[in-house]
Amino acid sequence: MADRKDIHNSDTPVLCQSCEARHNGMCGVLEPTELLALSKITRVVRHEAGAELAAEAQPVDSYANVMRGVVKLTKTLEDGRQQIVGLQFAPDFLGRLYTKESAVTAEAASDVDLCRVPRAALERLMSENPALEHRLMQQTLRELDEARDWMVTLGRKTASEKVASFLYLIATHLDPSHEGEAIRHFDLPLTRSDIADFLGLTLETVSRQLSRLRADKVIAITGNRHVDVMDMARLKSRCG
Amino acid sequence: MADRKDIHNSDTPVLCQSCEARHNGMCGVLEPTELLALSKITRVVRHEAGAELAAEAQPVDSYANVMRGVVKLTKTLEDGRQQIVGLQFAPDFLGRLYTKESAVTAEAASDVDLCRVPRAALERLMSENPALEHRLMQQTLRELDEARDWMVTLGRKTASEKVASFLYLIATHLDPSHEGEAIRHFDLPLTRSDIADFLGLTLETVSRQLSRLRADKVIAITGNRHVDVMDMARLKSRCG
DNA sequence: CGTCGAATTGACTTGGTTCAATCGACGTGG
DNA sequence: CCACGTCGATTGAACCAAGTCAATTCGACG
Repeated sequence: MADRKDIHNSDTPVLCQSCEARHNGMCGVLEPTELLALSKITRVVRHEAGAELAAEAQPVDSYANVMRGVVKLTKTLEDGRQQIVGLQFAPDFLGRLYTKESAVTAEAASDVDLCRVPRAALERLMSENPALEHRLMQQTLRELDEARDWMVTLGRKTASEKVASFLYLIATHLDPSHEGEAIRHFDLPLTRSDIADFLGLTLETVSRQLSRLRADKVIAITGNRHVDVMDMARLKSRCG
Repeated sequence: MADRKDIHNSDTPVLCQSCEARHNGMCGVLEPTELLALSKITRVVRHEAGAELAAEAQPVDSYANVMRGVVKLTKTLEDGRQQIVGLQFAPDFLGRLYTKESAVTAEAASDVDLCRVPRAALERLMSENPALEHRLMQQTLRELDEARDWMVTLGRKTASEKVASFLYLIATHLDPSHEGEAIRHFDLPLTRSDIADFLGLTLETVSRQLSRLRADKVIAITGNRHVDVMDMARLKSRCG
């Protein structure tokens, strides 16, 4: 992890000092006094992989920031067909502002640490502090951009382009610090079945395409989950 | 069009008095004095079907409100494959806030009237008036919800479910006033090829599925563009 | 070493694409 | 007023990418 200038101001709550969201997430816009007030009502919660954090059409009484791990947002048709409609990484904000009912199911894809904020408290803070709403607006717009990018993948790419696009997305999101390097490696935060739900494919097709990428020496796979991308440029060229 | 209470305040600019956006769009949150100031720098522009309003990766120097017609937002892969990633109806706001470059191409799907606002002017107004940003936040969140709904359609529905979902979407968006009625009729704002780009299908498949819906008496089609939905409930049941 | 869930691989089927022919509405010019 | 060209839509037939069903294999863990 790269060095980062931090004032380690005595006003900054201990819990927040090492937090991703403190720097790049929504808390970055808060004044020390606001941060202190906020930190008194937040709670860091650990969830293990598979835990359901919010259910479709169910009320949610808190928002959260992802501090560690990956959260998947899914939607399900009556007959059980499922689609992942978003992935949230640290330090993303989690929750649908201004609506009690979640339109999606949120589930921990890996072990996850969340920093939870009561719904009413955040909304009050937001109404007092336009900069906070502005920051969340920025994230919402980014999520909309990402959703639209993904619609192209879902609607117009072939299975092999979809799998390549997924690997490329994970490689660039999981560890942004190695930006520009040709070789990357990471552990997949999703099972084959989850990847299939993300890509609108079956798990068999995902598996076959991963095998093909491995046979073509674009990636190496060790122990099911660990992926080495041999050449990011070559991976990108397969994204369609 | 249903009756609507309006104060017809003399402070309300003439141009705005009959405008959709004045009531349900972003202008609804403005004070009469702000609206007056804004109306001095807006320009109503008419575009005919097919006109390109903004291009992918090209700078845009104004935002706009859709006053009449339908605008399609598209993304294109290098090899020409295209996907529609959003449709904007009156009184939607048009434009990507805070980023000069549009990430999508905006094109008039039908003849369109836009109310254009210079970029800098709107951003200044927004920074002075948090209620305005709040309102645009609401629309952005709604668009994100819609994009995620559509991801399920693109990723997990069959061709016939996709076409039914599209007709259902258009029927409910084009004329919200007939909400709850079993029979609806409207003119499709898109060609078969556009519909295919929206659904991630080919135009032939769209045509075949429309023919099937007609054969099954779910819809009637007259003159290529006009559609009568015989029973909204039956249409909905085919949406998967 | 055995068990269990996840992943891979193979054989077969199929929904949707591709390529191609035809239709129909509309506008233009002879 | 009708013949012709254009453009969008429809329909048919052949093909193929991805899905389905089923059998192993792999890897983690007790």
